[in-house]
Amino acid sequence: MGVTIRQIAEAAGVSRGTVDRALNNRGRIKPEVADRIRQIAEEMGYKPNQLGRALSMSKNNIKIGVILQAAETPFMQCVLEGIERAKDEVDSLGGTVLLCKIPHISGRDTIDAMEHMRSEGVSAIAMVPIEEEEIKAHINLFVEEYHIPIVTFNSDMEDTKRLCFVGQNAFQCGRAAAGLMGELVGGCGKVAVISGYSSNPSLSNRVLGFGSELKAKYPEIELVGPEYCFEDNHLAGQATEKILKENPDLKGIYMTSHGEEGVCRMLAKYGRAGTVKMIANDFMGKNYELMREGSIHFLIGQDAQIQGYEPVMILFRLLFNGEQPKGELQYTEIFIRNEYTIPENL
Amino acid sequence: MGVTIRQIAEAAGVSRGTVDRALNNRGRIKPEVADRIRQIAEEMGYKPNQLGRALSMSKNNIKIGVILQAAETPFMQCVLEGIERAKDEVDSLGGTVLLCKIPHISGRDTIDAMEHMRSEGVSAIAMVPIEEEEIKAHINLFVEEYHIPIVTFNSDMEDTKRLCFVGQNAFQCGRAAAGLMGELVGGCGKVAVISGYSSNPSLSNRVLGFGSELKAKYPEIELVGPEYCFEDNHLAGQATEKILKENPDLKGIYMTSHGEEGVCRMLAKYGRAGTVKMIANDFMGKNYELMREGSIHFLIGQDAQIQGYEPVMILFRLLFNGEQPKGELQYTEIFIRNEYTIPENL
DNA sequence: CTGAAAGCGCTTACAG
DNA sequence: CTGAAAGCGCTTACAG
Repeated sequence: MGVTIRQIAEAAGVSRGTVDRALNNRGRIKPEVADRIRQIAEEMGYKPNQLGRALSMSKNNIKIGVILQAAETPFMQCVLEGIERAKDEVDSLGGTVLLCKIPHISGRDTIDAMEHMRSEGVSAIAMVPIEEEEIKAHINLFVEEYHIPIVTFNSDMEDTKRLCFVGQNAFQCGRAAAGLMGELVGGCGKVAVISGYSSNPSLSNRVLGFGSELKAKYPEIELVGPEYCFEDNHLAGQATEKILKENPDLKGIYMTSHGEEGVCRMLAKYGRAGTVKMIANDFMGKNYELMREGSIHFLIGQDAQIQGYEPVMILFRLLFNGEQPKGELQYTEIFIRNEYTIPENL
Repeated sequence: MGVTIRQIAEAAGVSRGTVDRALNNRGRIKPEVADRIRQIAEEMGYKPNQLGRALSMSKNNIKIGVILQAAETPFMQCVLEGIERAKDEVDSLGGTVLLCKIPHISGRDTIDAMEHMRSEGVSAIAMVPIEEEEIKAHINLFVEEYHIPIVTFNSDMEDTKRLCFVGQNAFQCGRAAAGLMGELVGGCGKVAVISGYSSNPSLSNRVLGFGSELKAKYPEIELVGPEYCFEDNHLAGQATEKILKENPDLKGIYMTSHGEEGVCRMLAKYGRAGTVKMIANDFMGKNYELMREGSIHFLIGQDAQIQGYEPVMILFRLLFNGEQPKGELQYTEIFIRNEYTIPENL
């Protein structure tokens, strides 16, 4: 079972409170005594029991706020599952998670949510930021003035005082797609990129990573596009048709974003589904289905749940144990899946 | 914070002990009272606090045994890390993990370890089994006579009373490799398989999965081999040389097992490294290095840590909460990595 | 069948 | 600077 604080107290001939003060550097203790106790604890191989600690501290009630943007999208639903998992864990450890889902993307609502959470007395916030100066200023205000640490997830906000970021390295994601595409098409020919919004930094970084790596590693591949489809199947189909007409010898398409169905339908219409090699992002919607039927060759994605789970737990560990996050940029793993590695529960 | 057992007791006008008996079906309680309490708990939205529960139960000291085979191999070292992580978690929840590392593969030692664990009073065992009748009988003996549940990991032992298995679906792993290889070589030409031991069921299943899927999906690919290299670099090199001489037009090699370095060295010697497409297994040894330099195109593998972590936690959850495992076969996810998706901490 | 009490390992006011 | 005591939410003998 392990050494307890009581055993150390007995061995040192002091009270348990004194051992606690020594081991947790709470001050109000004679330094020599503290040293002696620490040494005894060390010798006895003391490891604090997290259970006792947590139960005792559950009086304090660590409260963590979470702000989610575009909460209705399928991707965010997966992120939400991760948040719920973290919430359960935090609950069972005596804390509380306060969740605020913003249905679309709104700077105004985001700031309102932050203020609401502050008035509710949260000790930390995990949030999806928005590229606006006002949000940026508000994050810094919270961190510096109110001492409420903030973790960003999904999108980062680099030049702020946020504690860390959890999400995908979009540029690297694009490079991984390039590595796959290069091999799929045998290192030469025409390859197109279809993206969602030119204004979205994550998507742009995927496009950039894809293009730059293709150029570096497969110089004989000719890049077509990017075309933008605004994550709409119909527009994605139109873009595909345009590309096919202008490039009848097209060998591959990389989609950074949604609209896959529209693309696949159009490829099928032209009798090119399966022969035009296709790589898409994220494990949701009909993507697995399209991969099973052979229209999509590879899917690249991340564990969306982790993106919800980790930010909350990073903050909880910080508040509960004083444990600092491992690094400022916590990139989620980039998964590559083909039709044989589709998880079974889907 | 949530409703406590004390609040329910007050609301119901009974003692906390009575509430406990009602909510946990411990008997020795008038059924009507129990029903009423359960209803009140339901209405108040009671969710038991795991912390209080765990701390209180830590008197009982749940003890879980783990038996590891071939503990010195790199793969098992990773599995071991997962076991250590589970051990820490179990420790901090008031339990104990008793670990026994068997350096090589020995049925005798395995049975000794099982008996040792029983004499130490473990309540459950996670183990790597060995294909021997005596082991099989012993597993059934433990489960049925001693009521010590057993989870197998790494290798399964299907026709026993073991609770469940955690590990890779080797056949599917081979199929995933076939899907990759088929695309890498453009769907035609000669592809070789080099395996480790013909006697190892996991490796054989990879070979089978690879071969059958290639045949089904890429009928124009001609399969060469399998050759066996006994996980030895020198022998793997020799096998490669033989294959290259007999098949100068070889387009790809799938390695089910170790010896990658030997293969890559031989390919380099013949000036074929990078052009002969290579797929290997497991994220260890020099594999990432070989992938970075372009000799290996894809690596297929699993989260070895999960293979150590999950079996222990499955048993802990069973003993602590009565939580049953989700299924009898818990296949670990099959990861595909290329040079762009190598985790950063390596 | 039910209650009162002690205990799990830790933290935290409160006295001194 | 130090100790004695109460408390976190739950379980578990022990009485009755």
